[in-house]
Amino acid sequence: MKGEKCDVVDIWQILGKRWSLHILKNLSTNGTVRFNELRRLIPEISSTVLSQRLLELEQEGLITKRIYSEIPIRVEYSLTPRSKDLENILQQLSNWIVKWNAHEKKKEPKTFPQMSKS
Amino acid sequence: MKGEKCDVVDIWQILGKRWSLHILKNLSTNGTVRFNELRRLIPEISSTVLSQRLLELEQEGLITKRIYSEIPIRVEYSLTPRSKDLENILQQLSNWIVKWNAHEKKKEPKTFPQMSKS
DNA sequence: CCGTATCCCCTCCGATACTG
DNA sequence: CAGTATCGGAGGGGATACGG
Repeated sequence: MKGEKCDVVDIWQILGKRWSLHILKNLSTNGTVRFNELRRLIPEISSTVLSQRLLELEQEGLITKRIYSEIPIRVEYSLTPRSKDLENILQQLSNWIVKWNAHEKKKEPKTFPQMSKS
Repeated sequence: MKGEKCDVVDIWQILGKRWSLHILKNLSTNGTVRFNELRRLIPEISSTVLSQRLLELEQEGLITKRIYSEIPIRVEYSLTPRSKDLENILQQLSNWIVKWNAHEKKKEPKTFPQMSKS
């Protein structure tokens, strides 16, 4: 709870980018997934960005890329032990949000403009 | 672990922005902090951005803003119960990073350019 | 099938200057 | 002291088109 430099910030900025969480979530749910399969699971993402996110996540050691040199080529992505460990934390974050959303809703309606997305 | 709409994504995009975490961390450490005090604690942030982040965090119910109409005016920010609850999760995230950093370091040196910041 | 190359928009962020 | 107004640059993200 003190220094730890700022590695948290680094990973945070990657995970904070659009679609990162969606990707992890889908890999979590579906196990091993191919590139275009991911595109179908996340219809709004473009191949450009999907490719970027996958590269970043791979470089952070959060996903594994396996290439099968068949014809046509097949590429599969999956979570690493590291990111499976992360899943717990994300789950807690999710719980935290649900918990405090309920709170808020009761206390004050609050005028959030268009915070909802997707 | 399924739908929950995408509230996680919403808060994620806010927390993923630059300085958000620094601000929460400083409020966590120092309790109640004034605007310019925060600027001193986070020397690289501009007042423009600090102001933005504070507003976003307040709207998300993560910080409390208290205004004292003195002369000169005094404004104090502090964490809410909600964000104190969040602290735990952030701490776990921090632990997770440390844990797996150590792992990586042993297995493969890996050429991370300049991952350290701040 | 699995991406990269380009282009373009748009938001974020920082610097500076200015008000109550 | 605690911000807002404005502007400019940098980088993220999407659409399209193309290549291995």
